[in-house]
Amino acid sequence: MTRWLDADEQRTWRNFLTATQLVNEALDRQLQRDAAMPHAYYMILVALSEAPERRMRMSELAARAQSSQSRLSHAVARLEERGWVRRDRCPEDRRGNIAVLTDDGFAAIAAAAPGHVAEVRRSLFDALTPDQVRALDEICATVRNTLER
Amino acid sequence: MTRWLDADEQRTWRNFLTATQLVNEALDRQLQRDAAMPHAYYMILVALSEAPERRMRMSELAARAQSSQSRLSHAVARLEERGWVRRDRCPEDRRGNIAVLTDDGFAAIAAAAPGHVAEVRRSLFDALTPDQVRALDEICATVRNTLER
DNA sequence: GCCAAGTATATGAGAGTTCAAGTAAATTGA
DNA sequence: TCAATTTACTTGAACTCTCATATACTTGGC
Repeated sequence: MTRWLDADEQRTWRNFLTATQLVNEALDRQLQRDAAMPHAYYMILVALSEAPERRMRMSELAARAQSSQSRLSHAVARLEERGWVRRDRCPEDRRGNIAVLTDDGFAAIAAAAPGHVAEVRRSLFDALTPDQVRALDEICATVRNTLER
Repeated sequence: MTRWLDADEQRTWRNFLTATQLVNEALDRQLQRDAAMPHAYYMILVALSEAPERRMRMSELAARAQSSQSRLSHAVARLEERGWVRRDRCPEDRRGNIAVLTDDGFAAIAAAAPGHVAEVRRSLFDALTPDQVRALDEICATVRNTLER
């Protein structure tokens, strides 16, 4: 009953796996080397830096940074140890926690951002034509729509 | 001096990160749930199952399964504990090890494959048009060419 | 007002990954 | 021929992630 992948699909699938893994590895290596953080932490810091007053509820932060709640909890605990994030109790819902980006934390992403963007360009955008970038955007948006939530 | 991402590039980049992460999470969840193995192990077993006599040098296996050598060593150690893989010493180069897929190991991927393929279709191919699949293939091939080796 | 059910988050254990270092064998080249 | 280098692989420690469970608070009926 299984509809196996035909030769074209196999090739596409393996190209997809390899390419996305290469991009992710390149990102992680660059960030780890130059900024001593994994990409997941970078995404958390970026999400916080874009929030009003650089503060956000944990659950919303998890959604924006594409992290599970548990992963976020652990990550924020580590970021707190580094002094990059602080946790405030939420006044209107006392179960809640609010993650706040500290000045040191802001300095950390500000320092990391240029190298990261350069790596994003190097590993993805530079090789593609404008048409390919547009196509990729639509493909990814489609995949998001089918898998999200 | 940094060339920041413009709004379109930002959107594409975030769609890319989200979409690829969603696909990877879906794969991992399905395999973990139905076959009790992470995707990385699945790729190792598939690579072995396609090799002549289902055996391959560790370093070649690492390349085919897109794994670092260290990761492969650890993974094969675990797969050996499950009785899915065996390690033979390599006669013509005594530094070398040859990973061999056991019958149990072959049975394990044979059992896992249909569910995995279904998930691959569900999370990637089903949502895309044939043109999009072709475009994705080329994009990924291009990325591989720029990042590989 | 009270209790059951739901929500927000944390925590701990187990498993996989990475990085650096270690071992052993092959190759180079003087 | 033998020391120096390189190659193949393993190992251990540190770290991150996942999954299941625990804790604390809130909310919706009755």
